[in-house]
Amino acid sequence: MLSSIHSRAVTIRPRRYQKLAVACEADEVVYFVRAGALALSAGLPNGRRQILSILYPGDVFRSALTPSPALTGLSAVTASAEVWRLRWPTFEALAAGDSALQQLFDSLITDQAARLAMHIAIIGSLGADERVASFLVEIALRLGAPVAGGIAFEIPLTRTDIADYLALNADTVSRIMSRLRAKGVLAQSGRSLMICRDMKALESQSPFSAALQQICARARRAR
Amino acid sequence: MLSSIHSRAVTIRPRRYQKLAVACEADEVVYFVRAGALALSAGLPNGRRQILSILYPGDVFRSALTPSPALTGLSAVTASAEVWRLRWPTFEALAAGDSALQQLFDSLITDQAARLAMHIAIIGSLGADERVASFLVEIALRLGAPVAGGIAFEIPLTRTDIADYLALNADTVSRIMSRLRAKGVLAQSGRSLMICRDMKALESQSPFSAALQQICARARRAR
DNA sequence: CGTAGATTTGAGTTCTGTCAAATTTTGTGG
DNA sequence: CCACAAAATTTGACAGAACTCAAATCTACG
Repeated sequence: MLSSIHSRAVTIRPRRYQKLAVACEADEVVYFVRAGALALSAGLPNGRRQILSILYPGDVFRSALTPSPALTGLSAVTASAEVWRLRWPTFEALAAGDSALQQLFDSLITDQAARLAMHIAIIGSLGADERVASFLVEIALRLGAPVAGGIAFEIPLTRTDIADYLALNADTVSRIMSRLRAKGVLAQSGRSLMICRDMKALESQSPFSAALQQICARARRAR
Repeated sequence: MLSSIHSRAVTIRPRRYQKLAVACEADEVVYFVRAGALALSAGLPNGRRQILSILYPGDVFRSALTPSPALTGLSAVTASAEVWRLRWPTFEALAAGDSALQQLFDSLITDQAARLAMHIAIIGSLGADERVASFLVEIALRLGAPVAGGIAFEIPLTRTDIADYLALNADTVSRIMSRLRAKGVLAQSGRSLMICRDMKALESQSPFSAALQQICARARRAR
């Protein structure tokens, strides 16, 4: 199924912060994330930025589901990434003849809407420590791999990006992660490689860890 | 087109805070809001609540596009409301034979995703005054009617609901609205009826007023 | 007309943002 | 492989915005 998409798609390898077009000659477009991570972000006149959602490998992006391009932009947040791009009509034609693809796409889009809703709940109702914990739980679920002393994962965002995602400030994010390190919950090697030594403790700090697990499990089932 | 929906739908008139089922015997459901307003909200273990989105007359709600029912709930926020409910399979069959309906539904769902994204941007990147201003601009656009001294609209939410929507605190919302009243931007009669005497001033306080207008215009065109 | 509930307002506190400086990482060129 | 420069992160001190709590006031509704 993926190979049929690949054969009709344009493969793009954007570098960090490179923008991806959300339209192609008036046609809506669809992106399939293969490696790295993308962020859909809203820019403000005053220079502030809010990341609306982060797309990991396996996720899709459909440009119709965002506010005007004047407000929002899609870009890579990892040093490098790989995405496949199709025009919407091309994808639609492909999906029309492939009900499994259709179903996969629906379920991916649905999951994404659920994650958007989750994101609002996290930003709106949690304090800074809880937000960071929720973010780490999500990353661990999406990108984590069990290793000797816990679960290892690479955070594909800079502290500033994490802050923009969580509606916090980079300094605050750094402070909270230092605290987690001091408590022995997190171990860090280099800037982005983390090992969570105590997943239970991390989860207990996120009021939404159960919901995050549920969303993630549903997504895994679909793939 | 609406009458064909109406004839297949169950009409419900929920009272304030009455919950609406997001599933009907394992079937997904679709709601069409006809009067009043609904809120999709997430509840937290600690009793806090976050309203994810507000649905006004003309909006639709599809239960697949939310996280687990354990986390979120749909309920009326006005004293009374009217909604039409259909099971997803029923609606799907109806839409299959009516491309205009299909198109309308798509565009309503799309608008809603855009509004969710907008909501994240508002909550995440704006200060309290800007959030309230944005909310009032949105309400004025959706529900406002021009009258002698400005634009009149009825706020269909309590202060607490507004606070839960904007990720603020009811006291703070009240304080900000008092300030707007003192500045002569807003006039109030009773608890919920407002007249905005200076729309320009209000818009200038919301960095997203242009984007809100765009979303609203697009929605109006679709209807 | 009275009451229950919602809103308003003030005072004090807490959390997070801001700014600046020190430190660590990363990436590049020799 | 090492040194160096640029960039990201960390940390501390301080300021300010928004929250909490409590009391007063107002509305809606029976």
